[in-house]
Amino acid sequence: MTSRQEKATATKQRILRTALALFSEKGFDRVSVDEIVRKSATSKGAFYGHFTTKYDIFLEKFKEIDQFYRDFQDSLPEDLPAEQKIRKLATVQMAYLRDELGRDGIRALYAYALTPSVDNYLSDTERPLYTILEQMVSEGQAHGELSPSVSSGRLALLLSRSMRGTLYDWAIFDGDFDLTGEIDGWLELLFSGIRK
Amino acid sequence: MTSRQEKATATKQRILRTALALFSEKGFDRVSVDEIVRKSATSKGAFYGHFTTKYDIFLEKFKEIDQFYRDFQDSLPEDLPAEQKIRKLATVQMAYLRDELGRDGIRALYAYALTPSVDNYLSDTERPLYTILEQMVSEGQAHGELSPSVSSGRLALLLSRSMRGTLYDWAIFDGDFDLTGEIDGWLELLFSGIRK
DNA sequence: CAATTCCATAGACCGCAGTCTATAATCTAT
DNA sequence: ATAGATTATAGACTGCGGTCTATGGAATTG
Repeated sequence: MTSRQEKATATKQRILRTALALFSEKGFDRVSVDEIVRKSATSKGAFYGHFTTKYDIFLEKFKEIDQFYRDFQDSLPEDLPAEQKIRKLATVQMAYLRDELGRDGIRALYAYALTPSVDNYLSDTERPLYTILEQMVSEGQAHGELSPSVSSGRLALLLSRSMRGTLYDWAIFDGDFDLTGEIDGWLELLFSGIRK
Repeated sequence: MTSRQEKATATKQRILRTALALFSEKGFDRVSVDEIVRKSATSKGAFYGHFTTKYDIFLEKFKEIDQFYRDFQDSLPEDLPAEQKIRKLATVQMAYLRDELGRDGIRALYAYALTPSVDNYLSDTERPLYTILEQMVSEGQAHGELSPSVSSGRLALLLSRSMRGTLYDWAIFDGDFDLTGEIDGWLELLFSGIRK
């Protein structure tokens, strides 16, 4: 690595760290790029040389979640029924997002995903979340625990949609909203069905 | 009404009509307030005197949907099973939103609802959508068609969350996405449950 | 080592949503 | 009718995310 590259990555790290510190201190949309640039003693040019948007920085953090999913999968007992695996994944995920990103973070992320012509992370079906979910579902189907009426891929997608829906509601509803309780109650219904 | 008030409402109508025309022509976020103001021969002052935000204008249109829900309810045969009423409501709603607001419109609306400290329309549980859904659910429960394990209010909320989740996904996933098909397939699963 | 190319960074600049202030037209009170 | 209060509107202005251009110092080439 040449000295120029070294300086560049140092700059990038300084911006990243400053930005994440400010985000967690004041909340994503109460921090401006100008402030990040000022506090990290860099410039707009440097900022946008290293990151494509302000949200991009935020995604760096969000992507840690992928590692979290993988760790979670490894820690899970093999022989658990699929339903319990899925429900556990969902509640643990919600707790993680609540504590790591917070309502503001989720708001920012979900708003950014709605920006037209941005290939957003949420809809990337290559994410570990999808593959892990799909694996759990197809195991469950193979063992006769889960309905085989829809494909595992589709069911995984619908489960992830449930999570997005719940997180979205958490973001837009003020007041009390117990994220882990909501997703668990929700999955309970989805597993048993609401028809009597 | 004094002549001053008459002029004011005329201005408001001019802005509203101009804005809605531009939105449907170019899409919500390709129209600036400056352009609306220019094309309607008014001013920023007039605009923000009559509307609190650019999205506010958009809500005017969205609120027509309330009337749509009421009309729909009136047109529905009394004796239909609750499940069918709910599924019909969901598919008809999706078709309406798809055709009247479009992906761009939904994107704008859902992004706006995420703005902090805005009491957004989506989370207003007084909306006709909620009351109609709740009515259908409690009818279904009374007739022994639907599970009584959760209250009608809560089940109505969860059904509306399903709709939001589906609409959100429609907004963020590019490419083909059959909104009415998605919601119906989804409700099918929710009614019967995914456990085997 | 000199000449040339390259590229990370600085910061002026743009278009946007939304705010603030001044003003002119209308309304009210006497 | 006139003085004074009110208010709808015009448009300059702010703060924001993001773009564009210029530049100085490091890399490359001979």
